[in-house]
Amino acid sequence: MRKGNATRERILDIAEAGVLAKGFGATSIDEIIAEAGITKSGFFYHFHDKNELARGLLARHRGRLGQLVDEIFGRAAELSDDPLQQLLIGLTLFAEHMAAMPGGHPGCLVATMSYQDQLFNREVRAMVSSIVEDWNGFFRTMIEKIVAAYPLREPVDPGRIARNITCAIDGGIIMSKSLGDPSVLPEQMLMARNYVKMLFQPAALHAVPREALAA
Amino acid sequence: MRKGNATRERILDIAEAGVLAKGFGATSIDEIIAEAGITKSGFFYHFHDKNELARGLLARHRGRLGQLVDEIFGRAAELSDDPLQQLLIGLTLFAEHMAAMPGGHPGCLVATMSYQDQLFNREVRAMVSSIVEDWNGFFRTMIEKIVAAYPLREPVDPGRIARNITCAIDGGIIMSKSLGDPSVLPEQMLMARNYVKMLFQPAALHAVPREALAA
DNA sequence: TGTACATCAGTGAACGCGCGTTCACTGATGTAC
DNA sequence: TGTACATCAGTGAACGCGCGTTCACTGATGTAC
Repeated sequence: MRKGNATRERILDIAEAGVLAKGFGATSIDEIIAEAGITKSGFFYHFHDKNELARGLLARHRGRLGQLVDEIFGRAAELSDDPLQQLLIGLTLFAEHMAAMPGGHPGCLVATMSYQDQLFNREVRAMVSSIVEDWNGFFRTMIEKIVAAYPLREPVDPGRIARNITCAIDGGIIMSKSLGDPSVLPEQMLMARNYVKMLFQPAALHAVPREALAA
Repeated sequence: MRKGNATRERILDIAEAGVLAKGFGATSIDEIIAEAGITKSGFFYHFHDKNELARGLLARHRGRLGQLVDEIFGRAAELSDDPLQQLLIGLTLFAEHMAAMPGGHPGCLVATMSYQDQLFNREVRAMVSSIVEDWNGFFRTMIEKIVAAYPLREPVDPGRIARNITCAIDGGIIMSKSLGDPSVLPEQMLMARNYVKMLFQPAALHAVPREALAA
């Protein structure tokens, strides 16, 4: 890697942490360069304005998360051929991955930024919504494969189910953050998993007795 | 109402719209007073600093939403004595209410603020998380009543189910915002409703044939 | 009914700091011939 | 192998604007006697 690229990455790392902790508007360039040990003009060499920083952040976030998801669902595909099992396994692995992060998942850039969209130009805003659409599309594809193989117990549109998974993740991130409890995110990912399972799996033959909940 | 109180409310209205659109940090006092037709000192007469504005916003938000929820779930209690039906009806009414808002739900203050918590003092941060806990507590109480009356099909903790509903709402708000599609929020509220229904209702006797989905 | 005083709901001017952005310049590294 | 030039990765100083906050003051309304 070029020297400049390493600096650029360091700027992105520092900026990302700031944005996740305080929001984009509250993360100043001064603060970033102080931590990076660089001058302000050095920052503007890499990003010609703050919107370009936002784009850089989102692009990198998308790439990284995409890679993680590929790994996780690739592993799920190794473990089962069945499309329903693949999704269920993938969501469990995903939840475990989040649970294992030290200090909990840091929070989602996209969620943060969609609440500050007036700060950005059109290009950045379009990027935010296209990332959300990517997520929905990813889960939707998986669900359509399941629908082709399984009867649905309730008449629910695959797009809705996909959005439900994405919502559980985003909602879980927010709630983890505002309650200061990192366990909410993985818990809610597993709730989404369980929803999918119930929608597609044959009905249980017996109800779980209430006493079983105490354990 | 006193004259000063009316001004205070106007300040809160304008500030709320700004915060929902751009976040708290990006909503300046200058901008608020320009729209309110007041001087800056007039603003500081009502709120002695910006944190107090945040507290005012959250307090009012909590009160309003509490009233709405009381109305909706009060109506649900009129329509059915059964705790499960009450929750299902309430969630449907809630979703319909959100769907009927012109231009969609404006976004949730709590979600916005939990992403900017570094901007606030301890008091405001505590308020944000206590509001989230109120929501979880509200749904949890309802679900515990249901658990006392119905066998659970899957061994799921009532707290998790309650958080799932809150997450669906928060996640739905974010997704509606970032996709620019207000219909996602009510849709996901109904998904949460459907989840509860599946968890507690006896299994369907027959699966829905795939052709039924085309309609 | 009039007067004195208190409170309410602000005004107007000034403060200093931090912000994003610009500009002319520079030393180190890479490339062509 | 040496020289000329280009590009990379920055530096340093200055810019003007907008921000939250303070302070001394004020006109209108309310209250006590």
